[in-house]
Amino acid sequence: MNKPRNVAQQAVSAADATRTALVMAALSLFGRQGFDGTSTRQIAAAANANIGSIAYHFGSKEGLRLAAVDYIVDTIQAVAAQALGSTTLSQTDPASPAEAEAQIEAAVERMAGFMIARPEAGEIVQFVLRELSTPTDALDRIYSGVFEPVHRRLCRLWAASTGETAESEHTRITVFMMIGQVVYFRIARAAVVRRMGWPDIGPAEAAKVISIAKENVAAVIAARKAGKP
Amino acid sequence: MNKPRNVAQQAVSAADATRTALVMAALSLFGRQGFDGTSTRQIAAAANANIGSIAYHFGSKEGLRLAAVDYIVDTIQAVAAQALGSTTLSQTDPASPAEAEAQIEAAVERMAGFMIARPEAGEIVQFVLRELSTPTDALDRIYSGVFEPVHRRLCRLWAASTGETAESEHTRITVFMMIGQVVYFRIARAAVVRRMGWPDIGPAEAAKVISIAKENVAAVIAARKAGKP
DNA sequence: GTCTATAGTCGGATAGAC
DNA sequence: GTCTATCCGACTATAGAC
Repeated sequence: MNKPRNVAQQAVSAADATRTALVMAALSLFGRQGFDGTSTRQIAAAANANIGSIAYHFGSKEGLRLAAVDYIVDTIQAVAAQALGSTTLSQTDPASPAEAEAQIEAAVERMAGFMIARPEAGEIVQFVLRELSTPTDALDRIYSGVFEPVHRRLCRLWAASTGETAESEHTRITVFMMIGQVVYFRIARAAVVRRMGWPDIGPAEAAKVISIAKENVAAVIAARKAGKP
Repeated sequence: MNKPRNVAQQAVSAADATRTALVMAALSLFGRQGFDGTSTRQIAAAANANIGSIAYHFGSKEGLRLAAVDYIVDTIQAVAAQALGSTTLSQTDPASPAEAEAQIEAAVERMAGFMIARPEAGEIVQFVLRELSTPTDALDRIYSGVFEPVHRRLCRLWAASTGETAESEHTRITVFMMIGQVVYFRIARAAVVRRMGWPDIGPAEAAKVISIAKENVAAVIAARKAGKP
């Protein structure tokens, strides 16, 4: 009953177009209102499709949720691979500490740029947030497809940059914090814009945030280097 | 139709006991499943009350949500005031930069300790997260009652510690990042425990996180001082 | 104040026409 | 493949017994 799952590809037929439209609509609505808070009627209307098409293409509302997860994992993996400076999450270490630090800062810049400034990231982040707070099968795939490889890669870069051990608790916790300080601007966006007096967080505001995030990363790396001479 | 709103106080009658039980049950269930995902039947069952009592005490499910918001705002304000080392969000600046830095680190420690290790914080954070992603009236109150005063206070401490300007964009963004690096451990807890191999984030794990968070804060402050001699 | 019964609404899933 | 009609279950809110 299921069709090929790669919804990111071009729709090559009317059926695929409907499929894709349903997934995109579901992603947006689930992200904004949650799975329970979204009705299949709403999704069908947003996708300009009829209610029956959900059952036809995905079997059930749950099947549609899984299809949305596939799309998210694919998208984040593509962004993450680019943010980490390689198409695959390469395991080769950079040549020098300075180069490693530059790669970390570049990763922070690309990740933050995507997460903070891109509108489509909002839906994805909301979706992932919901999975983190009330995990389903989807979290397994997001974790092993995105969280784990990205974090592991950043830990290696951190180790190469500071001389610490890549898989030590200290390094792993620190890398989470480097991520957290950036992610917060997406999660708490509504509070940030009020406090900053910004109309929104667009490219200009994101650039300011990214610049300071890089300063902080550099400061922590410098301190760690000093502590481990 | 409404009764006194301070649900944190002792229940002095059977009616108040029911009221309080309903609010606590709602808080827990809304936090875990969201407002839409939680039925009044579920809440009544968890509170050992009957469905009609919700209508009686709060008028509607929406009224119960507002009562839960009141409770949350009260709780967070109490925690925040304590975390900042004063019962009111005092506006008096500390005597020396070193003292200011110590106060920031103490604030990070208390906020992280509450947010990461305390079980009841999970529900509250989830609730606030939902408000941030899809704001209702509650966000106004949470923002002006908690976010704004806490952030403003931390900015003043930051300024006293580094010599920067308290209300500069640079300071305000940096303070958000100091908060974000800690909050992330609550938000992404499900991913963190997997990656760290921890069974859960209890007091022992929280202590490790707090220790490193304080290191990072110190590192950034040191760098800012060096940049502004 | 507490509890029950019920009215009215909405959502997911299905069957079947086209 | 698309679309409609319909069933069944679950929900909120209300009225009224006690």
